[in-house]
Amino acid sequence: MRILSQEAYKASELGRCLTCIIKEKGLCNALTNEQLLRFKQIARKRVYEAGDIILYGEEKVSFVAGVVSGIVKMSKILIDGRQQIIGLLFPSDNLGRVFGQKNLYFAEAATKVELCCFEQTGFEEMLEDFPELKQRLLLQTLDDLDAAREWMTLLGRKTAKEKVASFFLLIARRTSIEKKAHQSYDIFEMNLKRCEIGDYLGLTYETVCRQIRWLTENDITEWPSKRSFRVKDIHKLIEIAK
Amino acid sequence: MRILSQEAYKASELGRCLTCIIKEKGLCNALTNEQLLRFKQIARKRVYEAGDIILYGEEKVSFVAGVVSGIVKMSKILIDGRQQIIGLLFPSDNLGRVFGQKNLYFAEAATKVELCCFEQTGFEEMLEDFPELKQRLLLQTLDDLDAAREWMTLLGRKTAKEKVASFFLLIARRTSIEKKAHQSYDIFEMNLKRCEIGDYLGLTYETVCRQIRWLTENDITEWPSKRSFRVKDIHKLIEIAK
DNA sequence: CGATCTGTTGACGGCAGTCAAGTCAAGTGG
DNA sequence: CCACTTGACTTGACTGCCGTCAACAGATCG
Repeated sequence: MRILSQEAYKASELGRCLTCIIKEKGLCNALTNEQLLRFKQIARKRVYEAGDIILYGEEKVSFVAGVVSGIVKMSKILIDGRQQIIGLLFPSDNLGRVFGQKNLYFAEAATKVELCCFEQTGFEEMLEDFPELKQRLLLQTLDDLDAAREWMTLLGRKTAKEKVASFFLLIARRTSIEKKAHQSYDIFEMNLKRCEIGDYLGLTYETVCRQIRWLTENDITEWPSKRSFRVKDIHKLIEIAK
Repeated sequence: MRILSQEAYKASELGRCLTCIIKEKGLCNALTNEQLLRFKQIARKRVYEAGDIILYGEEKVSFVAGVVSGIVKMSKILIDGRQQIIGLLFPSDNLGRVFGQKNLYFAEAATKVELCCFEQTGFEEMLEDFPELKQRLLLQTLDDLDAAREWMTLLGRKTAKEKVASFFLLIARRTSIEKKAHQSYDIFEMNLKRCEIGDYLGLTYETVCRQIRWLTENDITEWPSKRSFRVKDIHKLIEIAK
C-alpha cells in the first residue's frame, strides 16, 4: 500500500492546484499530478488591485504567469502617450514572454487580479522537460496570433460603430464562456472604463460613448448601470459587427 | 570507409536543401542532415506568379510552407470587400496553420514566389519527433505575435503620415536584412502596389500617394521609379514613424 | 492603336477627433 | 451632515484628417 499513501501525500501537497478554477483550461492542464508537483514549486500566487501596474514595458522579464481571476490589459504606449491595448487577458490566459530577453508590453490590472507566477528560467526548463507543456504553449500562442490578426482587421478596416459592436460581442463571448451559461439576455459585467474600451478599439472615449448611445437608442443594447450591459438583439449586434 | 560513402550519399540526396538560400534562417535549420533527409521527403517546391492565389480563407488546410523567394501577402477580407493585410511573408517566413483545422487567411503572391511546401500531417509528425523543430516554430510564432501586436499599435493609433513612414522603415529593414548590405542610401525595391500598401496600413491608396508625395517634397524619400525608393534622411523617417 | 492597370492629383464631404461644459456618483474632510 | 473634490461619463459644437469621387497621366500589352 506504499504507492497509495504516496499518491495521497502528493494530493495533499498539490492542494490548491487540484481545485484551481483555471486547471482545465490553463497550461498546467498538460501536466500529470507528478509533474504538477514540480510546477507548483516554482509557482507563486500574486494579487493585484485594479489599476496596479504588473509589468512596465521594455524591462527584463523575470516571470511568466497565468491569470487565475480578473482581467489584465496589455498595451503599447507611444512616446507621446497614445496608447493601444493589444490584448485583454482573461482567466487561463498567460502573461509574459517565454524565451524572450525583454518584455515588450505594459501590463496593468483592469480589475482585481490573481496571478499564478512562475519563475522564468524554471518555467523554461520545464518546457524542455515536458513536451506536452510546450505543445500546449505552442497551441495557445498560435491562437493568440489568430486573435491578434483578427483584431488588426478591426483596427484597420472597421468603422467606430462596427468596432464597438465587435467589442461587446467579444466581451459577451469571453465572459459567457467563463460562466458557461450564455443566453442572449444575460447581463454582462463590463469591467473596463470607457477610455480603456477606446484604447482597445483605437478610438477616443467620446466616440465610444456616442456609439454606445446609438446602440441603446436602437434597442440593441441596454445599460442597467454604466459598467454592465444586456444584449437585447444579438442578431443585429452580430450584423453590425461585420 | 563505409560511413563516409553513406555520408556522401546523403549529401547528394539532400541536394538543393544544402544550398537553399533560406537554410540558415528557416525552420529546417533546426535539423541535422539526417533529419533533413526525412524532411525533404515530404517537401515539394511550388512556384506562383504575382497575383496567384495561394490560399483562400476558410478552407481546410493541407500544407505548411516556407517562403523561399518572393513576397506573400496574407489578408483578411470582410464580407463587403474591405481588406486588411495582416502580414507580409518574406523569404524564410512560414505560411499555413499547424495544428489547425482551418486556414483563416487569404494568401496571395505579391511577386513571383517560390514555396517549399510540406504535407500537413507529415510535418506535424516531424514536429513531435524533433523537439528542436518545434522549439524553432514556437520561437517564430512568438516573434510573429510580437510583430502583429506592434502592427496593431500602428493601425489603431498612428496617423497616415506615421503609418506610411513606419511602413518604409519596415521594408527597408526587412529587405536589407535579406541583402545583408544595409546603408541609409540604398535603393529599396518596393514590390507592392499602392493599394496593397493601403490595405496593409488601413488606408486608402490615395492617402498613401499623398503621404509619399509629402515625404518626397520634404526630402525624406526619393523615388527613382514608382516601385523603388531611396531613404534620403533615415533619422527624420524614424522620427516621423514614432 | 485602344484597352487595361496603376498611379497621381484635386475637390468635396463625413466620420471621428478635439475642445469644452456639465452631470453623476463616490469619496473626503470639517 | 453637508460642502467640496475627484474621476468617470455624457453631450454638444466645431474642426480636420482621411475617405470618396472623379478626371487624368503613364506604362504595359496584345
